[in-house]
Amino acid sequence: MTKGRESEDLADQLHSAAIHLLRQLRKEDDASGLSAPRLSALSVVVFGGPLTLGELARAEQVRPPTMTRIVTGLEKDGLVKRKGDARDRRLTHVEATPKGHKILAAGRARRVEKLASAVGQLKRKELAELRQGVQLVRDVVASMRGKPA
Amino acid sequence: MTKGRESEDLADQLHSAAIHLLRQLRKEDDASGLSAPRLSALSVVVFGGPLTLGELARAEQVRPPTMTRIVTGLEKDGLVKRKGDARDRRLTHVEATPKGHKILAAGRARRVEKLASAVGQLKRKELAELRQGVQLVRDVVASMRGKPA
DNA sequence: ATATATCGTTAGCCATGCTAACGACCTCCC
DNA sequence: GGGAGGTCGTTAGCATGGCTAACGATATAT
Repeated sequence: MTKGRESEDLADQLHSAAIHLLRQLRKEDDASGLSAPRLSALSVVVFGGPLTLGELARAEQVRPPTMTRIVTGLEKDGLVKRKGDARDRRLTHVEATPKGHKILAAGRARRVEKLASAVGQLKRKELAELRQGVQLVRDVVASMRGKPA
Repeated sequence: MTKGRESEDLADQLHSAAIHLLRQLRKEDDASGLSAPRLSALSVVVFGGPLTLGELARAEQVRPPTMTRIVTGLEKDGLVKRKGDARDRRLTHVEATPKGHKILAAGRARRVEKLASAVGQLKRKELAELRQGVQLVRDVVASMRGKPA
């Protein structure tokens, strides 16, 4: 098999595997009671610290009006809080509440637990091989980023 | 490092790698002019052959009314066709048109081209390791499917 | 023949994505 | 000081996609 042909084949399988993996894991996220966009935004706020609404929109690759609504929803659920900026009063900072931290931690626990329990069934040798594979995927993704289509 | 701890760690990295991989690839799909749900449904129809609307809904993990609308959209674009069933007239079969096949093939080409070119930069040895890793991911996903949360 | 089950559609709800337009605010420059 | 123009977040309005409930047509079982 030529290297090019092999790469195509592998690319296809990698793509498919990623889709199916995330499809399974998304089911866990449903248990949080939060939609995917809200969960993702909350995650950024929790791990990235307080951000302005615009920064959050860029991080989530979404337009400001969309983020306004997502944040409004999260705020209504008591998971984040808006805070004004004293120096530049156009800005709105978004920070997670304790409840937001808790919800996110629980969701991550569910997700990782399910995946980790499946991963944990592998033999030690396979675990090492998988780790190597994941590292390669990360390299591949990094090499794709920022490139023209 | 204990095996359990290692599994959790690896699960987290695998999850993250999958998310970032798909985020990059989705940009290619935008070029098809089709939304993600339509593209995905079309893919199932093209590769899975003619299906009834209900089968398609189940394959896409979506309710029938949702699939009705997706198929209606695809049909309006001339990518699929509805066909009645002579024996059971409640059924609606959905099949891809030649145009549907073409569009999908072009999209897959764009996506695979980008991913394959990144994958193709790996050394032969790494390619084999990645292939092994992908297989392990498939096993892991398979072992998760159908399990309680 | 009648009751029951299945299939796809319609109607109507909510969330999420967008662009356009706006008010409030900051900054720069005269 | 006072505009002119830029930036930030919001509002308004549109399209798509997810759902449940309800329905008509058809098939199947009793």
